[in-house]
Amino acid sequence: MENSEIARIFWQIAELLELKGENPFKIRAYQKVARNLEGLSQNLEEIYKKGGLAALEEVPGIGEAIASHIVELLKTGKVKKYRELLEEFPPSFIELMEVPGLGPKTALLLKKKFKIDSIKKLEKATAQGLLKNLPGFKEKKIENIRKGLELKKKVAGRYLLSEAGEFAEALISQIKKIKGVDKILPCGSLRRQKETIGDLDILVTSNRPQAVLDAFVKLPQVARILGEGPTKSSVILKNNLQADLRVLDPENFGAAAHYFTGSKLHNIAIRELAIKKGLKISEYGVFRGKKRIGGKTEEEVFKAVGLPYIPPELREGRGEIEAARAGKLPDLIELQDIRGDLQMHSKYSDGGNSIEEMAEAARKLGYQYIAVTDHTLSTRVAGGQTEKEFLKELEYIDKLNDRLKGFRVLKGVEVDILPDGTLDYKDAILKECEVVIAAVHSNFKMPKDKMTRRILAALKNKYVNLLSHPTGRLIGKRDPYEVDLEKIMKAAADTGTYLELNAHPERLDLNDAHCLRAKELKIKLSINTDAHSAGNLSDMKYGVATARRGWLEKKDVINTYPIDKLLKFLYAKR
DNA sequence: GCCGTTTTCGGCCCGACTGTTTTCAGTCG
Repeated sequence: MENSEIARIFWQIAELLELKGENPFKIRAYQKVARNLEGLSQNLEEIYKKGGLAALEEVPGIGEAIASHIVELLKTGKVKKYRELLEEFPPSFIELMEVPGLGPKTALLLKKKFKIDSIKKLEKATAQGLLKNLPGFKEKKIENIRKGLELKKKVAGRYLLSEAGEFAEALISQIKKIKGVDKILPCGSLRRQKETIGDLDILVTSNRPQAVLDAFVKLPQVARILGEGPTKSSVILKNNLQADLRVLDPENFGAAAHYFTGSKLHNIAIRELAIKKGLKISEYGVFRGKKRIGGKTEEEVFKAVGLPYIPPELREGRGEIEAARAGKLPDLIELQDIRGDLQMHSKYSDGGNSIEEMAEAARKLGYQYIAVTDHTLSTRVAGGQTEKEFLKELEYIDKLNDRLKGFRVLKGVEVDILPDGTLDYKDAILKECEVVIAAVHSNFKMPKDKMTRRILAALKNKYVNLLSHPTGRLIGKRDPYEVDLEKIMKAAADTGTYLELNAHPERLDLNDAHCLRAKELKIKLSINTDAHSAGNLSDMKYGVATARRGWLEKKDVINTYPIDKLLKFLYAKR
């Protein structure tokens, strides 16, 4: 069972407990563990298999009660406590709380007075004007519920990091033009570079906050104003993305940036540390009693609680605070560390540019090498070549390299792993390549053990030095295929095969938690764009962002190595 | 329900905005 499935159950338990009016700290305990699980690098089921109950209780946020729920779930597929809660409140009722602005108190009231236990019934009741009979319900409140219902239908979940980044850039360029704007910084999950973004959180410092906020809500991109105050406004943009603008005094920049960047889990942990030191941290600074003792920079905030600066990508409450305290923060990889790109396609298969054009574009990015890795026969829809056609491509690359000075095009291939685990090209062909990337491109819906065996077989081939997009997911479009990734990773470690972090913004595969696990298992990765045109080579930044979220350092990523060292690593398996 | 560089019991981050209220509850991040 995946951690995310277990996390979802705990999220739901938390919501149900909220409806019951349970102790808020108990509710938070469930929320906290759910969040923790989403970022956990190891699979809980594995942890339990290996170390039993005791090992489960080692996981942060898991105590006696939650551990027993997990064991029950793993053994029987059910959790009694969860089922009992669900009997009281059906799933359709929980959905009510997904309506923006509608929380547990309101939901409960609606159920009590009008037996409303689904969004459909709520829509009907609003249309019939029933709600005005409720105590504390006047025109505006009813109007807000109506708008919330509309909004829920419209807002289609989360945007890809790449999309949200572009929206943010456009919005920021507008905000910059507003008079009185001092500093401006996109915060929230965008600054933490999460793979998907739910809303834009933008921080501005200014001495004239009201003027800035007034101008902000009048920007042409704004479709609707959700809330307006003297320090903060929330709007829905025309692209249906929510944007929150917070405007604070310039001297609060650091504290505000820290607060607004999150994550929530990280912020809570930092603020708890502050309390232990007799301090208080908020977006307005660091305080000892009423005296403000810092907050102009983020460094000051961390320093106040005795920590070095923690990069935003690490602020997920995944042990970064403990690591910081122990002086063991990773020295995160940076985009400039990348020296080449080991997966891309040319006109020889389904790419849009010639090999020479790809090389030229890569050189402009400051790279020293690329590997061209066109498709093999089975992916005929993607221009996959026969072995004979492929050998001609290799000949061409040799000739091209004679011409290129100070740059190297590596001979590569993205070879299909067929359903039975064999590869699409013979070893005699693979042997001619410097980079052999194995990948699954078909029969995604195999049973887990079969898919695992299929990939394991490919890893055993001594010419395969890289496994591409190991889970096959497309964010928001296709779930990862069923595979025992832990086994795959261990086999990668044993056989000396490297794993890919595919930098395509829709893939980001391996993901951040997988990267962390790979690092624990001492497996090296390669961050590749899988570019199908020269322009796609710039997707590398999304791969590096994910690697940073996965705590990876320069030395963990083979395409940061100079060419000689890289080749040694690539040939180590043969 | 979790957790411990004060604690195995008594804590648990901090503040903004809205709507309906005359001081606050609900929701959100």
